[in-house]
Amino acid sequence: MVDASIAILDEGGEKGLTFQALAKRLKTGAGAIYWHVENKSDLLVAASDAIVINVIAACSAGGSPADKIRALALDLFDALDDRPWLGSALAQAPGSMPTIRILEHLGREVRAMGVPHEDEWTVVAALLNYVLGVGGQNAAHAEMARMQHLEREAFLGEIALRLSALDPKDFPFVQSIAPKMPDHDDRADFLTGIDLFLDGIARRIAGSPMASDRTTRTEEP
Amino acid sequence: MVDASIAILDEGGEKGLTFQALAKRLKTGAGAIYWHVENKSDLLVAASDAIVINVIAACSAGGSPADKIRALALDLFDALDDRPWLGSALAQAPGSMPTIRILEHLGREVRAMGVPHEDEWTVVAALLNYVLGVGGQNAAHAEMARMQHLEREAFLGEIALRLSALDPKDFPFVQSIAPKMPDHDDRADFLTGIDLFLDGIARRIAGSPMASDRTTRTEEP
DNA sequence: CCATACTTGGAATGCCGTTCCATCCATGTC
DNA sequence: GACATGGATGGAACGGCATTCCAAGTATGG
Repeated sequence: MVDASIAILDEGGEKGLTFQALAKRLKTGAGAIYWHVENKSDLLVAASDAIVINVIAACSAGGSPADKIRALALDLFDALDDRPWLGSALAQAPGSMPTIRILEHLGREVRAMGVPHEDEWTVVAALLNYVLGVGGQNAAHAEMARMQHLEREAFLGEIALRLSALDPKDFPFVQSIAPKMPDHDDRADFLTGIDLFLDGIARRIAGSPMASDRTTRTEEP
Repeated sequence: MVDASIAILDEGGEKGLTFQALAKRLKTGAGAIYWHVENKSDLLVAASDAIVINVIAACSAGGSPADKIRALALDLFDALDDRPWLGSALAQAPGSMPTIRILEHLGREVRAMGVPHEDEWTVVAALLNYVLGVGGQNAAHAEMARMQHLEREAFLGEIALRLSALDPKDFPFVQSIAPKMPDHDDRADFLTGIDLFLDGIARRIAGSPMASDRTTRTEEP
């Protein structure tokens, strides 16, 4: 059943998975599915988990902790890129098993990097948020491109066009980078983001401890 | 009309905004709304844009570029924390005006930091992804808490409980940080993530250029 | 052979985004 | 001051969806 869901999601995107479609593929009724899953959300989580388990299991092993983080992040990126629905599923079900699995594996390596115990959570949470954020954005891009029946390149071209049309008075930066948009490499950009994080972490470990003396406003707005 | 949408979203969350609810509040018919907006997505974008414009306008000014990035990020965090629907709206409409505005203002400061032109896009994209990722996660948490009629603290407590129940064999890291979950500070964690980024950027500017000689697989999977 | 518990299939329900169209109203024209 | 015109309105109707409900089927153990 999870396999069937994944197949439907791969073929029709996240909008393609309906209980009726799944019922038809399984040659059963929509109601029967509710005997095995509680929710549609449950279904998504189960499908996501199946994928995430595979990604983590297949994750190439060796190297330093930082290398392992990079490897896991890239494998995740590739999975999210292959299956845009995964990104939105993970983004919408925080605290579910797939997310926990990722958290665990990132956490182990962060710990192995020698981050002080009191900072582990913050560092791992930041990494996880970044990974999920990119995944979500990727998913949204893919979904939007699908709705307009555009390939990735044409879609980025359209965005670049829209950006160029903005008033240079108000949007100097955006306009200046618009031309670079159509042929940038999402995967490389993603990796650079990870590297920035890892560098930041390394700097903290080498230098002063992480608890920033920077004033952090704590009033509840 | 945008104001009415925002009011409904604030009261009832993202699920609360329906065309019928909006029509009732505006004492009109559902169809009339379609004269002014193309889509429900359009409506969300318009509402998001109104908020984002205010956040950016009210953003406290002074300080170094890095300080300005921190200030904008924190103001955004507070806005996203106040209005969980904003996070999911921004996450689902990439390339729309609110996102572009954020991109622009982050970009200006990144440029002011002295990041080489060829690396600007990557750095800004990473920052944006992080901010949106956190926003999306926050939104998902809030939505999930709302559905279970739980306050934030009780909700985190439940999650901590679930994490503690995991097999320590398989999830040593997650289990070890579970007790810290209920009383961590999302806002401080978010800021630390931003700081990690900024440190990573500073390190690159000070040291070697950003284009990493690290091998980046580029095959399309 | 039957009783019980598990499982199934599909009809019915209620909600939602979206479309459609008859109607209204303000504005500019003669 | 009547009138045509086009922007705006309100609400009914449609199609699709998740979810619920229940009558019917099926296997299992006595």
